[in-house]
Amino acid sequence: MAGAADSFFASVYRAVRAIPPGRVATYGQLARWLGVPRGARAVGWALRALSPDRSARVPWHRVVGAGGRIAQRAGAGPELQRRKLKAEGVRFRRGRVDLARHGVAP
DNA sequence: GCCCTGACTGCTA
DNA sequence: TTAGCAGCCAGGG
Repeated sequence: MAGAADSFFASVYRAVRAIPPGRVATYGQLARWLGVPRGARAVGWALRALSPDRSARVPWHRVVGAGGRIAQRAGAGPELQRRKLKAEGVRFRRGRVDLARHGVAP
């Protein structure tokens, strides 16, 4: 995907945009796509640095923590993300996303 | 070039 | 199930 020419951030945004509607991916999964299986934090850092204008363009709500849990991010509450996912048809199990059903890589 | 922070992850109690 | 600890990666001051 995005070569080293682009910043790590660009790679993250690109990976997030590659997530098809109605599906979700975990930070670790995205990190792995970028070639950094242990760069989950780096992915979170990239999304945190995501500008408001960019957030409207990147489906950040499709990015969840391990096990499909909603990460405790700053700003918008977990309800917003959960609400957006529900709008796409994503089902929740005890407050967690069913990765076995909506996961990008089951 | 060094130190700190952070939307994470996995294991153990 | 929830809570706490340690480790890895990247960016900013």
